[in-house]
Order: sequence, then C-alpha cells, then structure tokens
Amino acid sequence: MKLEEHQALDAFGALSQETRLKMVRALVVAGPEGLAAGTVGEAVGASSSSASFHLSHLERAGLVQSRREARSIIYSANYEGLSGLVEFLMQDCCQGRPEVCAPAALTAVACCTPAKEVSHA
Amino acid sequence: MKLEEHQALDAFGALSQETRLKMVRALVVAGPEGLAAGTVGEAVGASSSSASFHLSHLERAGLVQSRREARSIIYSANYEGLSGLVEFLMQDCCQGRPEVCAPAALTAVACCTPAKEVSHA
DNA sequence: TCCTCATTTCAACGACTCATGAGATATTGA
DNA sequence: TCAATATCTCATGAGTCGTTGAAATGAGGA
Repeated sequence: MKLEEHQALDAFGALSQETRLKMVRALVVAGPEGLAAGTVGEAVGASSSSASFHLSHLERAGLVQSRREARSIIYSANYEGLSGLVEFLMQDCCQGRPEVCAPAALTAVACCTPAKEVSHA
Repeated sequence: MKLEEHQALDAFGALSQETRLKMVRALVVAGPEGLAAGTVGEAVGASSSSASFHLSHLERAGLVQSRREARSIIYSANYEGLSGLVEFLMQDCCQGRPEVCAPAALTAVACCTPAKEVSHA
C-alpha cells in the first residue's frame, strides 16, 4: 500500500504518543485475532474512554482496524498500513541515498528470514 | 543505531508535521553536503523564524544535524537517525509477524539494489 | 569599527491535544 | 422488557504546538 503524504503525516502523528505506540505494539503482538478494546486499554494502562479515544485515532490513521464481536469491539493491527508507513519512510529517504535503506534492509532480512513470497505493489 | 522508545516517539512527532516532513525530504535529497537554513526554509515555504523553529525540532529529534559554514548554518539529514527509526518500526512490528517487514524488505532491496556492504550494529 | 547578511530567540496569540468523568449507545441474556 | 456489560461520545480544562513579527546574536567585509 503506497501512502499519500497526508496519510503518512497522520500515521506519524498517531505513533508519536506513548499510549498509542504501546497499543500498536500490543496489537501487533496479538496478531490478526486482535484484542478487545478493554483488553488493549488494560494492557497499556488507559481508562476506557482514553482507550477508546486513542484506538479511534489509530483507526483513523489506518494503523489498526476494528470489528464487532458480541459485546466487544475487537481491534487488530493493520499490517498493510504499518508496512505502508515503513515503505513511505524508506522510499522517501532512499531517493538516491541508500544509507537509510541498507541497514533497514538488513534488519528486515534478519527478522523475516523465513523468506515469504510477497507480490510487491 | 538502536532507538529507545522515547527517541522513537520524538522522531515520529517530528515527522508528523507537514513543514518538517518536507524539510527532511529536501535534506535527504540534498545529501551529506546539506542546505543552508534559509534555503531549506525557502524550499518548504516557511518564514525564517518558522524554519529555525522546525529545524531545531528536527535536530533535537536526531533526524538532522547542523554545522556552521561562514555566515550560514548548514543542515543535513542524519541518515543514522532515519535508518534507526525505520529499524525501530520494523523490529517493533516484526515481533513474530513478518507481514510488515516482508514488503518493506522488498522495497529496500528494490531501491538500494547496488548492494552496499554495511556492517549491521 | 560599522554595516550587512543569516539565523536564532522571544513573547503573544490562537489552535489543537489529551485526560477525566458523566452520560449515551449497543449487545446479550434472563 | 429489564439489567448487566462493553464501548463510545461529549464537555471541560490544562497543557502543548505552530505562527507571527520584533529584537538579539554571530560572522564576514569595507
């Protein structure tokens, strides 16, 4: 997913807040099944209304997504949005200068070693 | 360079503002020689005091660096800081989930193809 | 030294962000 | 329908952010 500049700005803004960064982390770790809003709030030490506020913020920014499941709203990481942000950062920064991407590429290879075939948009 | 959480928060905050994101872009394109503060300001359409404000912000966040050269202050991209941020994002997001890193890795490979030997910290 | 250029610093103002707590809404089960 | 649970919405207030223009600082040249 290629991000527009304003989407990247929103995403950076969303990640620039401690509670929200922790929420994203918790949701990435939780995987596609995700976590109920209340569980995310507990995990990061936020009140229910604060959790709701930050989760909506993250959803607007395209970093998480939600679905209703019985009484709960389940939030999960939006991997497309997250990888789109990484790509935005690298493409933006790579323009003629591989100094940024090269170390990042090594990190990517190191942590995603089980080479998975992915079609590149 | 491995970023602490608070450093990543600062960096995301710095990039979540249109003027500053454009400044980083301009400086990355400009390369290691960098650009004078006034030139950066012109490039992004900011007044001199606004440019100074945002450039200091970026420098505090570790995304750019400055040096004096005659009458001008020359700003340049801090490639270490930028790649550190990409790595933070990927390591944070990769925890057990390569969905984020895999597409990003392809981007990195695609744009940094002239394989450069880099020692990985 | 005096003048000019380049940049930073400062104060003031409006706009936005975040936490809080009360109340509203939606879903389920009895 | 009523009660309980889970979440969201809203208003308030404190604090932070970004812009502006004026004044201060620092470097180089006459």
